[in-house]
Amino acid sequence: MQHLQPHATTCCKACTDRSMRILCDLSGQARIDFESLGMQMRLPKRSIIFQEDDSCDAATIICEGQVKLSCTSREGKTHILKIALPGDLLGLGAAISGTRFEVTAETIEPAVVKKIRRHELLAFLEKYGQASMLAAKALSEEYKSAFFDARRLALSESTAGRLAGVLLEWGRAAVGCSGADMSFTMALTHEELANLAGTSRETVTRALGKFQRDGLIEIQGSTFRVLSPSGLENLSS
Amino acid sequence: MQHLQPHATTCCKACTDRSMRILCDLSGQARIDFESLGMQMRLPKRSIIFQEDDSCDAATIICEGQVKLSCTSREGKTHILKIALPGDLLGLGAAISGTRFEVTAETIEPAVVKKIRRHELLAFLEKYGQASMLAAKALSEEYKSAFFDARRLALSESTAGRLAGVLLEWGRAAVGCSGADMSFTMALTHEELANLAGTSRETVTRALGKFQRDGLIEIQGSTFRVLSPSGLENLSS
DNA sequence: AGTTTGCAGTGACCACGGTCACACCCCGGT
DNA sequence: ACCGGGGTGTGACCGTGGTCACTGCAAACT
Repeated sequence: MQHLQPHATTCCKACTDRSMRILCDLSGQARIDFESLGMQMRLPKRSIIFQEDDSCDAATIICEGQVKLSCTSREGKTHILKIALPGDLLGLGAAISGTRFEVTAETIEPAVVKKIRRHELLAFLEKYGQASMLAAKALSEEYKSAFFDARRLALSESTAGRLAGVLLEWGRAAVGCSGADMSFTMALTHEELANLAGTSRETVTRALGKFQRDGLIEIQGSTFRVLSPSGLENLSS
Repeated sequence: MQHLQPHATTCCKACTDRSMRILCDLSGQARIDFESLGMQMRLPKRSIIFQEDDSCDAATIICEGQVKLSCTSREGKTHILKIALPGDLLGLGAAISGTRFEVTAETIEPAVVKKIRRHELLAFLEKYGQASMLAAKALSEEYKSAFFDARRLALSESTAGRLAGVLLEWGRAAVGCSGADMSFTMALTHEELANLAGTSRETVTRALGKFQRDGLIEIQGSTFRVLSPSGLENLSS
């Protein structure tokens, strides 16, 4: 839960309600209207918000808790794209272009989300031009995150390198929001980390072991701390 | 050049000027205004439209020719995300969110493009709410293409599978626009195909050889034809 | 208590594919 | 005609990392 904010924005710390990151630039009536949209709900761990290939009837904002975005191949192999955090807006692309979801969203801790029905969202965007621009910005963030995902998979030499990249990213995110030390609590199993880094469970175990032995990271229970960012950086190449 | 249209839209064939795919839904004055934007230019093969980490001063529409979108790691390894085709709008995300380009765009054949300065584009989007929505749609396409890229890299068993996925995609694109046979002209070298599929040049050569021997594809000079879509499909898993 | 279930750690094995080393071919230049 | 260079085809080698098969370990249930 204190694992935080990947792409920090200026408003991040200031906003008491983190569900409104996208809104920080909305003004006046638009903001008021937006807040009246949608309905908030509280979800237990492991609940599916939406699924790959479902048709999109609503976008959802994460208010609290982490959400795993993944997709699955016919053979049952699954790939985790990213862990979405409070403030992220899921399914925006599908809602806007009226297509099906490409990914499955599942909570990995108890979470609070706000669902906004597609037609309400569209009507809102229709009404406020500035909001459309913000939506476009949000989409371009979504794009970048997919892009960096692909880039990490494609451009790192070793599998350990990809893992290092993921840890580094999270360490940096932690700095952006909480204390100055790059530590965060890991809500994923080794298996899930493997799916995220495109490798196998065993390799993750071994790599994490090696990272510790090499003094790159420190693990105590489920809290990770990055000791040598530059070391990880080198590996992730 | 007759290699065509990846995500076909209804307007694709009807538009005489393919540079306006994004505009097909624009109406009246907005459309007229848009056409007056930007400036068209003709580029030789191998010219760089923009580069990774350049700050974005303009988005560009491809009117003719294929454009390679790639990114490079510190070690000099390069990954090709996709081959952009006439009708694609490049750098939209960077233009809207005011960030740097994540990729390098380079023509692989003589091309005609239209550059639209960033502030003109923003002013236009500001003025026409509907256009912002279309921009958002275009961005969501961009997102999907990055997503499928990552998905292909992550979820296919073999390297041959990834290559099969790429060929299949292009074969399907060809059907969408030209004749009913899945044939297209390959403008990439094996080396480039390797960078696209995340493998090595030699492996591409061998895989293509095997695909032919297995009757999955047919290669004559630089024209490829997909004979067994289902066969490729199985491999790409 | 005991049992079950899910996650983490570790060794052994071996295949896929990256790398290096060639030979060949086509085309363009001088 | 000669060369040179870029692209392609192919063999041999061997390291990374996926897979399998276990063993611990801790929390959850009965």
